[in-house]
Amino acid sequence: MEGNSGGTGGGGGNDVELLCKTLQVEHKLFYFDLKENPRGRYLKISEKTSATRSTIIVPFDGISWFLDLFNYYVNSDKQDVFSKELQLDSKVFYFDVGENRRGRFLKVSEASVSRNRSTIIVPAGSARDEGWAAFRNILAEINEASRLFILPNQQNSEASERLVGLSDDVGAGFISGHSSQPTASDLTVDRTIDLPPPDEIGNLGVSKVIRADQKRFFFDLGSNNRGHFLRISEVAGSDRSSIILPLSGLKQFYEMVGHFVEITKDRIEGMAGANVRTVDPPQR
DNA sequence: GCGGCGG
Repeated sequence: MEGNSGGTGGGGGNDVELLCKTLQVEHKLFYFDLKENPRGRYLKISEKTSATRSTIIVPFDGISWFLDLFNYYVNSDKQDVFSKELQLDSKVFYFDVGENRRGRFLKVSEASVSRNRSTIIVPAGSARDEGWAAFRNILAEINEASRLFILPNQQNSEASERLVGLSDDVGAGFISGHSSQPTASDLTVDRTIDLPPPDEIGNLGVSKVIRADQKRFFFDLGSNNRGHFLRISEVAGSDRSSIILPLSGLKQFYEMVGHFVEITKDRIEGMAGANVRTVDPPQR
């Protein structure tokens, strides 16, 4: 969404969008785009006002840290919030609370060696920091939804079993803020927020199963550093073998299957629905 | 229909 400047190198214009969300806080629009390219995944967060746009790029593993930090700013009393720094890969993100006659705000700025520093400013909102809370909720949704995508080193799992607790054990750490008061342990406490129902989940069609004769075939939507794919696994007993179908080839695959359905129609219709049926994906 | 930031 929100059309990328178009094709110029390094702008991420060709990156695959996994998930997009928008949030309006007061008169600002925030765009959250979970994206992927051959180097990995990242969350692009853009702040757009009528005249300006600025963007920060959060590495995938940093999303849960952002979630923790926003929880910290939402849940702390205003007199005891401190600035925070978050180091991720080669970037440092600075979190600072400010206040002016428009109200309180959280300034999140990204400093990296290569690019200029870029900053987004999130209004706290009028009451109960609801601007920050809404921002936090979006981060939580993205953090949840991103579990639906299979990661590269999850070779032989049924997606819905293993996709829990992925991004909690990131290798990043906090640097204590300017005032160096609270540390990471403060921030990992408040996990018990009431989240809005993650609406995407379950609608993405990941992890479907069909049964044919004695065999089961699992269809799992996945993703690795090469891009998106559909994994079709044949499971019989404890054996599994899979084919990995890049999404770019899915239409051809579909048409090819359709071709064979067409030329074998007589025989298929002869046993229509008898022992080929779709079933619901395994729970949890 | 706001406005912060940093240069």
